[in-house]
Amino acid sequence: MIDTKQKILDTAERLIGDQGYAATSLRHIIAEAGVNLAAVHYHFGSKEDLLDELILRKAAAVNAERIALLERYEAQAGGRPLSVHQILTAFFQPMQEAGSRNPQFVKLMARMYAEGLLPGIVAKHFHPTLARFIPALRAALPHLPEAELSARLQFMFGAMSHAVCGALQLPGLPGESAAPDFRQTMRRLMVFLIGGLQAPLTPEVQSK
Amino acid sequence: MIDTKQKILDTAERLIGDQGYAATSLRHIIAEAGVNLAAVHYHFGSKEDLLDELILRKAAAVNAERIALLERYEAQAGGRPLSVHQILTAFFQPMQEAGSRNPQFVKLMARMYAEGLLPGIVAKHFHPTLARFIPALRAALPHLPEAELSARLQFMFGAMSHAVCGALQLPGLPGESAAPDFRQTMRRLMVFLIGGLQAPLTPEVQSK
DNA sequence: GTCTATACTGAGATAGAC
DNA sequence: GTCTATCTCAGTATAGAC
Repeated sequence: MIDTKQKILDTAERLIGDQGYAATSLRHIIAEAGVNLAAVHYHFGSKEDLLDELILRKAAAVNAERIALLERYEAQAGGRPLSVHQILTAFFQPMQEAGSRNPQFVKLMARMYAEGLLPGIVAKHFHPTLARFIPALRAALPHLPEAELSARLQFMFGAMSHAVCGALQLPGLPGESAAPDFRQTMRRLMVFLIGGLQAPLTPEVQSK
Repeated sequence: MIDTKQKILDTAERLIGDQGYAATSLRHIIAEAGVNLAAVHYHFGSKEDLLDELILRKAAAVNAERIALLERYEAQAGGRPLSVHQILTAFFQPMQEAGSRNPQFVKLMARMYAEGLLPGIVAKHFHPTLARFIPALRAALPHLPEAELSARLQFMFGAMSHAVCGALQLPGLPGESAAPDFRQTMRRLMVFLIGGLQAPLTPEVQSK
């Protein structure tokens, strides 16, 4: 039955979202889905490939929206470089909306981040999207040498994935228990990133 | 022999640094170290506890240096709040020096990050240090509400761990192949973080 | 107190019957 | 397409030698 594949995907999404990838055994998934162990390998090949399809069916829509939004901004700008704010908005807003509509998506991504699987996933599913955004950022930050831009993008992705996905419990500070408002976090992240990406090439002490 | 414990630690550090924690089986470690499997559990209890001791013997010195440097700055300042630049220097410099002296340390941390094990390790070994740094940052950024400070620290740790540890290959940009100079990356990270931490509460478009 | 030998449980993967 | 049976390898636990 075609049902089998779908049942595996749905069950895997739920269980991995709840417990993580490593902690969720195929045997647990197939027991809940009511299918046979070998069916997983027949339909997906391996546990890793199952995860891959899981991510793919969630990420494809978000990435399409990102590109669409970026291109809308670019059309509006008519050849002039976009602002960093616009570029980040095009990148974050679709994810934010997907997260609001379907919390399972963010939950799954958070798990992937927590288990260090995001780098590989990013490489597989987000590379085309990134390839579209990087030139836009380069144009928005023309004074930055390539190596500097590259480094700042690395910092940005670090801050981003950590913000979206992993929450470190900090001593003496209100943790996630207080207000884990996703939209608010995204707003704060954008402010932080704009400050960091637009920072002058040498450190500057706050004056205001 | 007391050698046994040491041999396990040294071999584990090398192998885990090279291949990662999950990919390095205890059986592989004990084969290279020439000891018995059960000796690992006798000396450490479990694979996870072995990792814990590995991190501890590396991180303790770095954290002590961080605190010492921070307190030296504070003594110099004589009650006045430190600058963000000073605080970040106190935090990064010891790590940077440790990384230059002993690349294995950074390598191991990178592996921990890549496998999503850093959050737990941070909680165990870095919490006391963080508890010392956070009030300093609060004093340096008094205009930030607590929730905002908390969020920015999360972003900072994300950018930091990603910069130190994980390197994402970005399309159309010089990757790590070009110039993976650790010191340079740290310098760039500090500039980025100072910009982000000191960002005004509402986004501001670059003017210069 | 240290270490060895061995067994136990659960994981992902695979071959082959139906 | 699906399922049974089996394989290999992981981390862990224990009994007992020295």
